[in-house]
Amino acid sequence: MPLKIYNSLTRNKEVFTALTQGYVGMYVCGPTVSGESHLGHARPYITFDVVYRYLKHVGYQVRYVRNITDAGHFEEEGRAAEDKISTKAVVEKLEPMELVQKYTNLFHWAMKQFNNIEPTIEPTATGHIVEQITMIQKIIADGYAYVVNGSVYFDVNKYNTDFSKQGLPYGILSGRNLEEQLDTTRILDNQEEKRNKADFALWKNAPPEHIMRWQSPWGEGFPGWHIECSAMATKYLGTQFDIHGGGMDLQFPHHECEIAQSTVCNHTAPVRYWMHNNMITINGRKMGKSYNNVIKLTELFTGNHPLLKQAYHPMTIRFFILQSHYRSTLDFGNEALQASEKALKRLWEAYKNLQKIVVDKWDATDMALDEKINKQIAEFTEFIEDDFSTAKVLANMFEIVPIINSIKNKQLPLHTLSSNTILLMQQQFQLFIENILGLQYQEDNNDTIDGVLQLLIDIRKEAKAKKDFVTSDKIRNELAQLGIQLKDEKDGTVSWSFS
RNA sequence: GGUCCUGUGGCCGAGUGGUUAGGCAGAGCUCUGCAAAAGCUUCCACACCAGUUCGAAUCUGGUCGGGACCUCCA
Repeated sequence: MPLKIYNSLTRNKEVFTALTQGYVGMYVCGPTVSGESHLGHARPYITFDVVYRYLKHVGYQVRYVRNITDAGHFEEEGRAAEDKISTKAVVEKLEPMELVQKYTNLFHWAMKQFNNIEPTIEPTATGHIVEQITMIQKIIADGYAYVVNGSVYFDVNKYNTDFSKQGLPYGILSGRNLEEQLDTTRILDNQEEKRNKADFALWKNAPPEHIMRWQSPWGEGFPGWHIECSAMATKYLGTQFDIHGGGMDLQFPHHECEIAQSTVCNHTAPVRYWMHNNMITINGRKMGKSYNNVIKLTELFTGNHPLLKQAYHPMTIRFFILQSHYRSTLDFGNEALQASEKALKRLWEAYKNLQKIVVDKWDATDMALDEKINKQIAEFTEFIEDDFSTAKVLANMFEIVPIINSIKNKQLPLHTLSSNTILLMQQQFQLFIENILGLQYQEDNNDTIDGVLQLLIDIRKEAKAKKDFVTSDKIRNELAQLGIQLKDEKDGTVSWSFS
C-alpha cells in the first residue's frame, strides 16, 4: 500500500517516492512574524505536522524545514516601498527585532499547544541575507534579472520564453499562462521600474525611513518577497527536494516565483510534490487579514472574541481540522467546534478504556464482527495513505467506539472479539490517535485529586445506600459545577472525568 | 474581466456510478432512586433543469448561488 499524495503541480494523486531512498526533504512556508497567528494559520502547520509524523512513522528520515519570515515584506507591490514590520514597530514603540521575537515566541507557544512537532530546521529570513544575495547575483549573471535604481527584478518574460522550451513555463504550478497574466494583472502604481508587469522584485532599494536594511552589491536594501524560501530551501534541502507545502493562497505568485528563481539558479525544478492546504472560512469567506475576519489563536483559546461562544481547547481545534480533508475548505462555527469538542472527548475516553482491557488469549465468538473490525482497522492505513484522509480515519474510529464502550459496559462479552483483534485495536488506536494524528487530551489528574475524588465517591455511595439522595446529589451536582463529571458505570463502580 | 474551485440533512463534514460515511444536535427506548455517561433504534440530504446509463450525490451540458487566486496573505 503505497502513499499517494495529491500533487498540485500535476493536479493528480501520485504515488510518493523519495528522491533519495529512506530520506525525505520537506519545506513548508512558515509564518510572517509581524503579528499574531490566527485560526487560518493553524491549518497548514497541523496538516503538515501529520504529514511529517506519518513519513517518520513509515521509516523515513525527514528533514522538515519551516522558515520564519522576519524580514519585512512589502505591503503591496508597487506601493511606496514600506516595510510591514518596521511600520508596525513604530506604532507599537518596539524595535523591529523585538517585535519579531515576541511573535516568534507566541507562534512557538501556539505550535506547542497544538502538539505539533518542531521542524528539524527553522531558518529565519534575516539569518540568510547572504544566501539570498548570492542567489540573486546568480540570477543576474544568468541574465534573468536586471538592476534598476538599486533594486533587482526578475525578468519573467525571458524566463518564460527560455524555460517553456524545457517544459517549465512560468505559471506551471498555478495553471496560468503569462500572456493572459499580462492582460489581466491589475494596474498598480509605481511600476515604472519594471520592464514588465509580471516581473517581481528580488531585492528592493531601501528608502531612508526603512529600518530593516542590509548592505548589498546594489546598495542598501532588503530582500524581495519570494527569494528567502528559494534560498533557504536550496541551502538545507538541496537543488531538488521531495515535498513543498503551504496554503493554497501561496500557490500564486509566491510558489510560482520560487520555482522560477530556483530553476534559474539550480538548473532544475526544485520540488517534486507540491502540497497545498485549503483555507479556513468563516461564513463561507476566507479568514484573512484583508477581510478583517480573523480570530487569533489566543482569542480562540480564551474565548475572548465576539464571535466565540466559549473558549476552545487547542486539541479541539486540531481535531476540528483533522475531521475534514486538508484540500477542502473548512468553515468555522461555534456549533462545529462544540461538536468537535464533544467528539474528541468521546473518542478519547473510549480509547483510554480500550487500553485498559487486559488481554490474554482467546478466539472471537462473533467472527463477522471480528472481521469487520479488522477491516476497519486496516483501513486506517489505507485512508492515511490516500492523500492523508484523516477524516476517514476518524470516521472509522467512531464506528468502533460503540463496540469498545459496549465491551467495557459488558453489554458485549469480552470474548466477542478475539484477543488478537483487541491487541490490534489497542496498538493501532494508539499509533493513529497519538503518534500520527498527534491528538492529546488534558489529563491533569494526579494522585492527590484522584484520592480526594475517591473519597467523595465513597461518601456518595454510602449516602445512596442509605437513600440519602440529598447528599449524594449534592456531591454529584457540585462536582459537576466544578467541571468534574461522575459516571455511574454498569458494574456499579464510579469513574470521573473533567467535563 | 481572466483562471480555477465549489454548492451534501438543523450545524460541520466524508463521499472513488449500484450497499449506513462520521461527528454534533433532535426523537424514542434500555440502564438509573432521578440524572449524567454509555448502549440500542430513529428522523432529516445530495442547489435547480436537461442528458448519458439498467442505475448518478458521484459523469456531461445548461441555469442559479458561494468562494479562491490574479495584490501581502496559511
